[in-house]
Amino acid sequence: MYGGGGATGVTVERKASLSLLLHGSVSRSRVRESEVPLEILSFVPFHVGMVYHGSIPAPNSYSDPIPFYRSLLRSCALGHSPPSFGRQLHAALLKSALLLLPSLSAALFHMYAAAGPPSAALRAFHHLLPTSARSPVAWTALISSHAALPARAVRLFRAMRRAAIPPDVVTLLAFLSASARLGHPAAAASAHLLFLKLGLPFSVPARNAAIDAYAKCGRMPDARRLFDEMHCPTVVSWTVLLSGALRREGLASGREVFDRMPQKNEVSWTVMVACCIEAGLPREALSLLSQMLFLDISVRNLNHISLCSLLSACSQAGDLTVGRWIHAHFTKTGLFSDGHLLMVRTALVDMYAKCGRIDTARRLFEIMPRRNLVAWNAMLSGLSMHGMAAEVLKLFSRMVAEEALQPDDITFVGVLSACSRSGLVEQGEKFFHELGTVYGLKPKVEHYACMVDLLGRAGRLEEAEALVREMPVLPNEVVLGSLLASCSLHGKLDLGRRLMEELVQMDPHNTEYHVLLSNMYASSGRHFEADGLREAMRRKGIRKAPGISFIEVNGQVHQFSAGDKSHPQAREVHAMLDEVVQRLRMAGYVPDVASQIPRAMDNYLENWEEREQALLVHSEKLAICFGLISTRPGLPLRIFKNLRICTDCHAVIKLISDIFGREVIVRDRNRFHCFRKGACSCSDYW
DNA sequence: ATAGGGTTAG
Repeated sequence: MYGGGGATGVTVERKASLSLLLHGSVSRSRVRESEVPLEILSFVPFHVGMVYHGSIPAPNSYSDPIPFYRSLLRSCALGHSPPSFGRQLHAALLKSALLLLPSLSAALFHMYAAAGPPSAALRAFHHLLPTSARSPVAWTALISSHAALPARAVRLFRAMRRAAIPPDVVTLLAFLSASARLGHPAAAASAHLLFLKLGLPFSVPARNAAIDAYAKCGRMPDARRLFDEMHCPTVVSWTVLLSGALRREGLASGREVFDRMPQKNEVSWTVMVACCIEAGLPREALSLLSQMLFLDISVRNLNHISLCSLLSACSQAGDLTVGRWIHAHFTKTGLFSDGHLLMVRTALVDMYAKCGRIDTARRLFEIMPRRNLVAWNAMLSGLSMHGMAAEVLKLFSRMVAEEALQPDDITFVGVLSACSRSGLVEQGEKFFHELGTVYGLKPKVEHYACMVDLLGRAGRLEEAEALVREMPVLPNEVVLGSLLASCSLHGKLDLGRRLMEELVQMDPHNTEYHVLLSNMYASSGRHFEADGLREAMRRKGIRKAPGISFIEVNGQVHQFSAGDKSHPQAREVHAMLDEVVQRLRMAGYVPDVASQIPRAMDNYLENWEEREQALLVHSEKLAICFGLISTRPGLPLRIFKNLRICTDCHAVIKLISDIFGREVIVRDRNRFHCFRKGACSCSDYW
């Protein structure tokens, strides 16, 4: 905890030094920085949590220690050395009393401002710099270090004004950037006006920052006006405008700016990529990648942010081939700082997990020299998606007990969803309880969603519903939708109908709720009601989203939709499907028609055989048949489906995995299913 | 100096 004694010198914590030896990092404090008010942070003694490691290079008798330490601190500030090394330098400087030199204490402060967390920059500002040394440059560095906490950055700027320290152009840029992140229209305008008030030149970077601030605050007309006044807008001006147009006016408008840009750099391309990811269009993002490489940008120009965005697109699209290609490129370029390496490695862990290579993800995670909370969360969520609840629980306790890391709400989403997916009801309830009592977090709607899912799936629907009604936050669509899915699983028609009414009000055009309830009616033999729902869907003009399955063979992604005959090898695929169905029937398989296709769905599906046929040509079955004819026997098949896998396909793939001796890994909308020897990793619980 | 950012429940 903060604020332990006021002793001087270096405290050596055994646990922390062990962690440092193992992973090169010092255990973090249990107090979340965002919860500590500014006033308190400034009184925290500086040496707390610091470790003297003994591996600091010492200046020899020929070198002057001042430039020696200054250059080391600079290398930390630039991110060439890990933050732990910076803290060790601090300890060494304390020990040798060199910190009494103003030039070194200033250099140390700038190291923390550039490379440390904002709280460290703030503490360094208060403890290392006497009031006389708090120059405009120091204040600016402090404000800039709070980029991730814009509200505090703005408060610090006001404090600087109160202290009568004159801001310069760079200070105003930092203030503009904080106002932009804050998103307050008035803040953007006042930052803009300060240039005039203080008589500072409104240079091109300043104008770019102002355009950005207006765009981020939703004042696109002001942003466009500032842009149009420019004689020769730079790539940054264009990119700022592009990002604003995308965010505020959508992909329709952003594309236009993008096409009008006279030149583009890797940042402009990445803005487009990031927008596609946000819009859930990962394939468009990857197509942008190939255009970018074809047109003007070399892969060598891609930095950590571009790589992370592209890897995220691979995760979303399930594209292992491109993901691996990016990985290969990343290993060949050695120009990343320690913190940037950590980010890309985390994105790689996420990519491998979401592309079905959970073992690779795990190996990568284990050899990471340093891991932050995001890395742990990525690994936990990945394992959870694969239904590996036992691993999730082991990893969680390792994270909390050995690493002394404070989990956050995303960690708990991972842990609780793992319990829910594996039916670990008591464990889940325990974690949900500890979330508040042990870890001091407030349960959010996401956590309630996990708990409702956990109870509902386990058939404890009354408790699940009670939880929904008594939760302090308003239940959202996810919560109610999950409860509806549980009703469908356990045939609770009455509750299902009530939930459906609420859900349709929240989202009148959603198809899944209609389909879920209609299928519930159908499987309980109430075809009249099922048909009525389908009719209602038709009336509202909403259709079930078509199921699409992707399979990767030899680095090529092949796509199938239900009944698809457009694939070049469609004939062979359908011939294989006939053979598969024949062999499955011999093993006792009966298509589960009743639950799947309500009678009135399509009038032409009049007889049973046709309805059966519609079920047998589901996209995932076609993709698997293609996999069977185009890969060597015994090799695993990896399928990616945009919707949830249906009951019949699930049963079929189990049989295929046994009869054809193939491992089949399916990523559906919710999770992974790994089929082996007639069983699925989800234990039929999904 | 200004632009782009990895982890999130059905």
